[in-house]
Amino acid sequence: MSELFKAPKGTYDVVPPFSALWLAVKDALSTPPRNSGYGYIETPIFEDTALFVRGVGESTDVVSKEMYTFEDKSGRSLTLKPEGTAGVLRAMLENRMDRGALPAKVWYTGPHFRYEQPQSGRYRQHTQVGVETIGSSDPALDAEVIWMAHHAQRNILGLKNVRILVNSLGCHECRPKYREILVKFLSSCDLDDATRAKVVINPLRVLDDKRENVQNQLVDAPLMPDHLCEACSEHHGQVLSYLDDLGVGYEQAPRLVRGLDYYVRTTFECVHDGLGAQSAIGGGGRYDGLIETLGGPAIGGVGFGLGVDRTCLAVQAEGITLVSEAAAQVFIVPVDHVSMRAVAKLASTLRAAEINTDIAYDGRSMKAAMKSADRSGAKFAIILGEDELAGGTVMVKDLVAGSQESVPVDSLIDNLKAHLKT
RNA sequence: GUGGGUGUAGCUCAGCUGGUAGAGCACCUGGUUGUGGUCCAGGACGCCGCGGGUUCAAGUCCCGUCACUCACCCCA
Repeated sequence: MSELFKAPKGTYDVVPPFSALWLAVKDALSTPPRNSGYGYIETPIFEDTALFVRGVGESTDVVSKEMYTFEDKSGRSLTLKPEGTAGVLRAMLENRMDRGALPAKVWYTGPHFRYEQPQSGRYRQHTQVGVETIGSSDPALDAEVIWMAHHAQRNILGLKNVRILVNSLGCHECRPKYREILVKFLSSCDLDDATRAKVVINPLRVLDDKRENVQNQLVDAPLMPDHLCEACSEHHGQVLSYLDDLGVGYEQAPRLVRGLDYYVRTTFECVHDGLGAQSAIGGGGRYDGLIETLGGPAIGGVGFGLGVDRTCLAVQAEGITLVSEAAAQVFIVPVDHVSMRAVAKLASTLRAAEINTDIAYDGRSMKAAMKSADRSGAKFAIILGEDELAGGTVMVKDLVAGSQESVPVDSLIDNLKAHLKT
């Protein structure tokens, strides 16, 4: 016997019963966009490497050290998508969605890939539900995006320990000026080499360093919200008041910075307090300017990415059980091997009638088959043997009550549907 | 990429100071005629992560390696 294969490092399989939670979470996270005028979009799992280099930004860790890049047989450089926005915007532009009714709003779900050191809640392949919108700089849209995340997590999934952190990163006008002030401040701090390098590449990111000795030095650091230009300040204020109107509880987080370079103005992150270090279960923001960078018109956009994997962990951490359908509603038990053929046929009939039906296989004893029926979670067992075949009936047993009755095959579907409704 | 922890049956774990493996749960089969959930009795399942070393002898000690895990970093 040869050795078993394992899933590649940092990846895992979504298998029952966990997969039921997985599907429920994906469904919950995509419900608000589906109810808010967002169309579904699906883009390739890989793109030209240059798209991410230009879109996400060369200075980001994501691009500089975490991409799965490879050459195909013709020598093209391709990359497994490390994040969702660049690919979706590329598709929206390529399909001329920027020329139609604006804003154009889409939602998507799928896997993303980053070469990282695996950790709880951090994988090399992870799945997101995301939205992207292009063609509006209305602060109401920023708020709508944040509300959707909030509503899915808080109200649909019932998560309690989620906080929404909001910040404004300024624009191409005011951020460079602030950046200079910040660099000046940081250069007076005592930092290690890696952090010094970060000061040069992206000083803003030093602000959300978690280490205590770093944070202690940053107590008096200048913060972006205090240096916003008038337009940004106005925009930010409006976003916050929309959020108030929508009943979205949020915390202002002046040190919140995200690792993707394209964010401008509104930035937010949804953090869950029961997950350890990898606590961000979602995040997003505005990316005015990115569309131009990708060759499109000078229009703005906002979006989010919500982590399916981490949201599942959050749901589990809070001990929430999402209602999920039992694997089977009805389980058919053959009394002997002769009746197995009738069982298989009856199962197909019930399944075609949208009744979730399972059966016992391998000619096992009736006792074993009943045990399987019990474990399947089905409400009813149908017993089918010689007597029933002769009489054109089946025995329907209520597995909860323990009672059973003989039902004519002709009225079986109606009978089951009536009982399953309650 | 940098540090710490762990690695024994499908799962959760026990195995003291070295003497060639155990429990609970789960699984399968029975407890005579066509009936589950409880109970009882049996059964199957382990190259003790992998490789090397020390030793008469290693799951148990040492080294390496891989995987998992936690934290930094990064982010979903």
